[in-house]
Amino acid sequence: MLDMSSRKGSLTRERILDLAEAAVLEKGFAATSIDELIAAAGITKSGFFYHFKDKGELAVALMERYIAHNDAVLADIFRRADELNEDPLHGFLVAMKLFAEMTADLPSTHPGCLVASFCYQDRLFSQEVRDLAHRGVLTWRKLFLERLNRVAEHYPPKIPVDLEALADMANALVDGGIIQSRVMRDKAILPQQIMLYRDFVRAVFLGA
Amino acid sequence: MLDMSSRKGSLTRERILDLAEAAVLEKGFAATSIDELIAAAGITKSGFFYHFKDKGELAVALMERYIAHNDAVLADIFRRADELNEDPLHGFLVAMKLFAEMTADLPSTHPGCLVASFCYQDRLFSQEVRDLAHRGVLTWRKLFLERLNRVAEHYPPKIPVDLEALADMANALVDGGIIQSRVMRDKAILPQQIMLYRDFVRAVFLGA
DNA sequence: TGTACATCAGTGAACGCGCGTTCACTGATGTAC
DNA sequence: TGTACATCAGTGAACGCGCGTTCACTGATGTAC
Repeated sequence: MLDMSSRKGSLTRERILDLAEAAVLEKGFAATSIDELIAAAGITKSGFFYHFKDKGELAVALMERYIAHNDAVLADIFRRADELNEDPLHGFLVAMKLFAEMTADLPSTHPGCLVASFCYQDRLFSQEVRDLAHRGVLTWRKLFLERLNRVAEHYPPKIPVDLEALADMANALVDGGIIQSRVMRDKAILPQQIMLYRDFVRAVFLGA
Repeated sequence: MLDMSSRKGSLTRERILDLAEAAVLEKGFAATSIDELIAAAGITKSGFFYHFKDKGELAVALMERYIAHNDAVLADIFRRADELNEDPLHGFLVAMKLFAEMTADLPSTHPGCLVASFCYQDRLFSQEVRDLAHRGVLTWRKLFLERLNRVAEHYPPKIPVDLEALADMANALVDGGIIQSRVMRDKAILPQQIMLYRDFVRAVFLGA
């Protein structure tokens, strides 16, 4: 259990982060003003600077929280898939199905990926933030690669592919699918792309 | 031949757009100031406002130019592939190879996709800009879908997939691949992902 | 249990800088007659 | 060929607003003895 009484877990602080994340995904970090956040949160500017020493620290907190949340969601999906399945390939395919369903169940289009958003505003952020994003993507790669390696042990690939690239493909398709969904205003695109990824992984290990 | 003496094709104007595009892809639109652009372009602020009535018009011009350039690049790749090939499937596969090689030959990581950048700063832009991005993505979808439909006529798919989704996958993987390349500081990721897309399309129509 | 002090979670007012925008103006080139 | 006018591609100075940041302060709660 997390210590919710610590400064990092303060309710007001979490509220600011919620509002900031939503605003950043819609307008970008530079265009998200502290004024608008405190107006929405119902505190004063000094209240904001009590929680974050400057705007840069808000960026760090946003990225930290986003990465942690993302990792937890992914771990949960794989855990649930593993409960339903012994076989590594079918476990992987079930996980992708669960993932696609999860994104399809969102009320509107996916709110967006903070890593993608920040990567297009790179120069605004400290090295710390860039390293967090880097580690976040690396975690995804490792998690998928580990699974794919286990699959490959049981199912020798029918299509010769670099498994690390195949691992990266998941993340790339999610980020790309979110962008397509947003630009086309069609929330179905993201889950569709995840299911296509699933089709490809199946073909790699089981053949067409 | 374009009329280079018209206002739209003015050299100074093009120079501003070049500088703005590079800056926007690094820091986002809101954080790209007119001051910095005119300093780099060597003109005064009034000179900028001679070419663009306000900052919003700069956004429109950037997106128009980017979409047109992108369409031209894609058309050129398919044209070159068609010259080398009669068969629609092999023409498509050659085109993807050319595309991957093109991104691999860039001196550093891909500078970025303006559509992706703008989609994460959506609220900053007019409906006109959003519509341009929408039409840009639609053009890619139609271009790929047309090609895939022609392939499917000769090669009945071995893996049952929605061809429109398969068309969208190309764009999604490019956008996602660019993000991965940037965040991981590894320019090899983007061409790798394009080649994986190529592998998938081949498997869909030829089997594993 | 009472008192002293420390920490938490903020308030309120002020500051200066950079931003996008406006306006009156200008020298060089192009066009009409 | 000369003159009048229009357009092109800007200049220079000013303006006001919003932004992130700072600083001195405060009431409520927690802790030590």
